[in-house]
This record gives sequence, C-alpha cells and structure tokens, in this order.
Amino acid sequence: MAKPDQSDERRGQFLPILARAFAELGYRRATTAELAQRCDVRENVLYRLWPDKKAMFVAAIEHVYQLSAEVWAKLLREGETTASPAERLLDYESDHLGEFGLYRLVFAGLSEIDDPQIRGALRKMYGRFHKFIRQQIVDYRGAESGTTEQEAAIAAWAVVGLGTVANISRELGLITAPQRRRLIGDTGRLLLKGNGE
Amino acid sequence: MAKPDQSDERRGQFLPILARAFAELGYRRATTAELAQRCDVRENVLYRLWPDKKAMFVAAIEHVYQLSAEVWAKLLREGETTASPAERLLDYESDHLGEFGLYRLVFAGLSEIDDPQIRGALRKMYGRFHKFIRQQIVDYRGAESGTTEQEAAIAAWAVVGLGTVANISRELGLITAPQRRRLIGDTGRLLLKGNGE
DNA sequence: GTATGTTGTAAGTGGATACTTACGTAACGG
DNA sequence: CCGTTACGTAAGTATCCACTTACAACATAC
Repeated sequence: MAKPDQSDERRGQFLPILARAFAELGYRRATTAELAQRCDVRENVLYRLWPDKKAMFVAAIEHVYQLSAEVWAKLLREGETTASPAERLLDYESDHLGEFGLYRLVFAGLSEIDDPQIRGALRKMYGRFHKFIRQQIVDYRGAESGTTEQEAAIAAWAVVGLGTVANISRELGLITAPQRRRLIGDTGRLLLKGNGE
Repeated sequence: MAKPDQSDERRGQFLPILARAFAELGYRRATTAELAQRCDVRENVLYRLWPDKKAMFVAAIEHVYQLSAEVWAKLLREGETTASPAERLLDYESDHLGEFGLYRLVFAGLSEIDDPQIRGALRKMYGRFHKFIRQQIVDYRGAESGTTEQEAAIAAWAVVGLGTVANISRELGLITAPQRRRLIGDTGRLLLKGNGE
C-alpha cells in the first residue's frame, strides 16, 4: 500500500560512514549532529534506523569486524604455497595493520567499557578475533606438535597483544614502519612457534 | 603577608582521587562536578590547582605512572637471588597486573588521542615504560648474547603488548586468572629470551 | 591590628548534545 | 487516483558540563 521499507539498505549505506566517524573522533566526540552531517541527512533519519547512538556504535564495530574478517578469509582461501596461512596473515598485517580502523573503534569502546551494550560488542568482537587466531595457531603447529588448546589460546592472546601495541605505538608515533613490520612479522613468528616443545 | 601557598600539597592530596575517578569513569564521564565531589571540595578549588580538566587528567597519568615505576624500582632493588630481575618483574605483574589502574587511564586517554596534550602525556608515559622494559631485556640477555638495541626494543614492545592485552581481556572477562598468569609469566619469558640466537 | 593574599561556599552562564516533534512531500499498491 | 506509509526538512527541548564570578571567612606577616 505504500513505499517499501528500505531501512536495511540505508543502514548498509551509512555504516561505513559511521564507522569512520567513530574511529576518527572517538565515541563522545562523534556527536549525532556530526554523524548526520557526514551521512548527508538529518539526525532523525539516523534515529529512524537505530534506536540510539549506542546502537549506531555497536553496529559500526560489527561492520568493521566483518570487513576485516572477510579480508582474512580471502587471504586464507587464496593459498599461495610460499608460506603457511598463518605466516601469510602475519605478513599481510605487517603491511596493512588496522587499515579499517578497527583498533580505533576498540579504543573508543574501551573508554565506555562500563556500558553493558558496548562492553558486550567488544567482548564479542575480541572473542571472535581471538578464536580465529587461535585456530590459525593450531593449524600452523599441527596435531603432532602436542600443543594443547590452552597453549594455543594463550599464544593467540599474545598475538592479539602484538597487534594492539603495534597500533598504539604507531598512533603515538613511537615506532617506525620497519620496526612495526619486524614487531609483527618476527615476533609474530616467534609466538606462532611457541617455546619449541 | 598572607597565608603560605599550599597548592603543591593539595595537588598531591587530590591526585590519587582524580586518578581513580578517571580510571573508573573514563575521561568524558569523569565530569568536573564528579571530580570535585570525590575530592570533597567545590569545582573552583580544583580549577585553582590546575588550569583545566585536561591538566588534571595529564597529572593523573603522571602520578599513576610514578606509582608503578616506584614499585618496580623497589622490586629491582630488593634483589632476591632466586630469579633474574626481569623474571621477578614478570612474576610480580602476573599477580598484580595493573593494580594502580594505569591501563584504564591509558584506555581513557586513547580515545582522546587527537588532543595534543593528552597525546603528549600518553607518549611520554609509554616511552618511559618501554625504555624501562627494554633495559630489563638488555640486562637479562647480557652483552654476550649479541642482542642489538633494535631487537631489544622490539621485544620490549611485545612485552608491553602482553600487558595491554592481558588487561583488555581481563576487563572483558575473556580470560581467567590462571590463564592470565601463564600469559604474562610464560609468554613473557619466551619474549625475554627471544628466538634463541 | 590590619593589610594582603588564601581558602571555602554558592550561584550562574554559555554552549554543546542526545533525542523529539511537527509537518510537508513523494512513492507505491489497490 | 487515492489512501497509506516512508522519507526529508526544520525547529525545538531538556539536560548536562566545563568553567567563571562574587563574596565572605580566615590566617599570616608586619
């Protein structure tokens, strides 16, 4: 009887813009007025698509994680024989670390960590990220290495820490690009292998 | 001619309270009204001690870093012979990780990273933290190991990442206390040793 | 004692901000 | 073609917050 609901399409259209705004400005400074302006609409248009600002932020985190996950999955599928999948991931991130601004969204979220919804979104995101890396470690080491789930999980957290500190030190201008590449590439391989037995 | 200026004492008295407030609430949500209430004074009393809210935050970061640094220095001085200083630090942090809330202040600061003053304070803090750890690594490995400054610096960043991710995953409830201890203790030792040669 | 500067109390201000309401318009289905 | 519903624009509101101002009480140096 009336115009068909195109809310989903519009959400998909605005999400990259919202994600970029939150990544650039942080949660508080990304005001709803600013968000609307960047989307080239009025504020209430955004409020028709999401119940509140928090929901926009949570959706942005989801969106950016999906983007990263797709890139990694593609990287794993396009199997070159020169290196193991895990090493290919490391080499890729050595050069493209955080290109979607995922970490800046995480930083923005961490300062709102007391909010249950934001906390939940971060938990989910970190949980999936960690699980993905842990699987890569298990695959890399192979069944005969005797690596326990526990050991792989801990090594995976260390790798996540590597990515996090690489982003922080880059944001603060405390590390050069070659150092960052060595940090991820070399230290990443060290963590990948583990302590040998 | 008048009352002597006791500003320094008062700043010292308020700083721990401010640091705790910023750590608990984050930068934006720690309003000046809240800060004043926790210090049991009016807002303008704080504004007589610091020019603005940013200066209070920067001072809080300094304060908390000093606290942590003093604890570590004491730990190094009280030399037990059972383990190397670096290992003692790791073991200590395995149990007392982030007890002064330094990381929560860092998270609060990271979302305000575009502000030059806050960025500067974080830079300084991270720089000194990293330098301290790097020195521990150099001392641990010894001159005969052939470890370059570069290698020690990169390993030190990895250790900082370990602490960072340990705090994040703890905040998000994604890691248990024993796992955290192994993450810092075991993986910390792996990074301390490096790749063997 | 008194001039001088410090400390405490109380109230306020200007601006920002998340979110809402009201209303005109246009597109689709029957 | 017409009723229903989505969509766009504009204005508004209530609240919050960093920071200020005005002023009284008080302690010290001389």
